[in-house]
Amino acid sequence: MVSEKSPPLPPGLDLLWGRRERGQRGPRPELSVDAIVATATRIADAEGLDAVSMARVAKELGYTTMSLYRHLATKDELLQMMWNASAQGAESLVIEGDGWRARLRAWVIVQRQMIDRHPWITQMPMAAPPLAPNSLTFVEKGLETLDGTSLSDADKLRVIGLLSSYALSEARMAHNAARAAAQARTAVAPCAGAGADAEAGPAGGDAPPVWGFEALLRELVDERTYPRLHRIAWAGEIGDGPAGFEETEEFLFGVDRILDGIAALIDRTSAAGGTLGIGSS
Amino acid sequence: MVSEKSPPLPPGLDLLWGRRERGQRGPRPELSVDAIVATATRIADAEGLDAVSMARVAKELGYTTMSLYRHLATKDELLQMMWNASAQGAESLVIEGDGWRARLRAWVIVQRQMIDRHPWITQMPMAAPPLAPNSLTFVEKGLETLDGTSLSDADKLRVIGLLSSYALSEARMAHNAARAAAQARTAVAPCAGAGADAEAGPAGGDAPPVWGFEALLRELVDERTYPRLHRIAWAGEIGDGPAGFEETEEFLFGVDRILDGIAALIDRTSAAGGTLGIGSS
DNA sequence: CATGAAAGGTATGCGCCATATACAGTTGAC
DNA sequence: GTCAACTGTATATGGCGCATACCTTTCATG
Repeated sequence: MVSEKSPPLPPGLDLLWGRRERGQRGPRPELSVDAIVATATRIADAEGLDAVSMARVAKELGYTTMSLYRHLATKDELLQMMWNASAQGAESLVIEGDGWRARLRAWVIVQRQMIDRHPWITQMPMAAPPLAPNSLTFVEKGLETLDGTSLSDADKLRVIGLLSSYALSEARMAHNAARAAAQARTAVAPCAGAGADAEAGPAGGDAPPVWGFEALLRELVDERTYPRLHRIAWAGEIGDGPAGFEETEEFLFGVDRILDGIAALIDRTSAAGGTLGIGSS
Repeated sequence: MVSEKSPPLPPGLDLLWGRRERGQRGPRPELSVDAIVATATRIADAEGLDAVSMARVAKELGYTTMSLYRHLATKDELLQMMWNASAQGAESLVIEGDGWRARLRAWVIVQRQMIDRHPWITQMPMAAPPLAPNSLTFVEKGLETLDGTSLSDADKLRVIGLLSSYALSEARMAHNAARAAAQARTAVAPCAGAGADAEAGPAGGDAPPVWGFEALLRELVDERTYPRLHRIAWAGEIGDGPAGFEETEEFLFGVDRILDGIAALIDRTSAAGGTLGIGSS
């Protein structure tokens, strides 16, 4: 009644939400957005996001570079579609647990696992909040874990956003460290096997010793200007960077701290009548 | 005594820490790393990090592109130097307050303000934890705010990292939104003032209505699949995206939640003897 | 004091990138 | 049947980071 037609959506969102109108004339398309996105995702999984170029994706598909532009307006649209596709299956996700805390904790752990399955997500430009269907489905699931709490809707959304950005930045740090370690390892032996040169060992004397976080701190930080960091560096309490096993403990540490904070907020709002909003100090 | 000479540092760190040895032969350098970094920073402040290219920086300085490579090994080194320079002045920072909570809160707010002064920081690749001198100075100041608490050194470091990554991701979201809004505004009127065309108003009928977050949610989210988001979208409780004034409130909301969580941790560790580490559920 | 190595700045070029444009073949609506 | 719309292709443009090969200036060393 009021208006059947909406103003044009921001670029990319129409595609993301299946609102891009495609004519029916012309040859049947051989390529499809889904195929392009799948190929790009495969490349990114194997070699990182930097390996995803329009030319590379097209070549893997057996088409020319420009053919992709019949289905995607820009590379950014491809990235948005990849990001959305990485969250596929969110709608069938079931999160159970006793109480909001267990559910919310499970939810953020699932989120972290989804990122870890596609580490290139942490390399995404991310020029906007993720308004993709699957991303919003995941947000909806997060809100669901807070059903029955005394939080206002706005606070629920803030809580979800807080945990999401934490999961993303922790995953980014972890995968950066993993990539740096892998790179340092292969820098000495680039790719043995295909070369004609049968020389096995590294060339000469000292191999670069693959600096760890703690070792670097000890090397760089002097006691006078960084007394606390110096003490930490030489105490040996922290492992050599968040790599592998202990990383999940670091992650859960932060999660539980944040959950504690949310619990405090819930206690406060349920003690009072409604939303208190910002309670400082 | 043991060994005066250390193995070579990872690329970039030697420069960052003033350990790059420069010979004395050859002409007096006209360029300097500081000048290059300053120019690059000026460009990034004005036009964003994407505008910073080696060619562009060199041109602004009145030199050729390749001249920069006499002072920096790669563009990544330039970015690392910019990042470090953006935290200059951290050593003279004094954070006062009654109790760890007030001090830590002030510290994270200062961090946020430093990021806001150079929004391009949020566009940085960040392939490694920031092991730059000024960054570590800032971390040291953060640790200082926790002096006297019962936290272990490792937990203090975790707390600082948690707040840092929160400040960074909130700033990233805010500046992404600001950039998107600015872009949508100038998309209609690219740059009035210098053009010969005195036509003031936009060309024809409907200008793109600059979608806000809430408006987009209302457009995209249907009640059946996103019941909670739908309710939130139509309740009008959330403003149209984190833009401007209310954004700092959003930021402080998260800060106070995290501080609540840290307070709970401190209460627990001071009640018990020492570090409890990971307390789950 | 001569000389040669080291260093600063320049000129040119390579390979890769995203993408604009022009074109040829295919299809459906009229 | 014809024309407009549509798909994939070929070619080209401007930008990027950076390797390489210069020439010139400077200083340590003979």
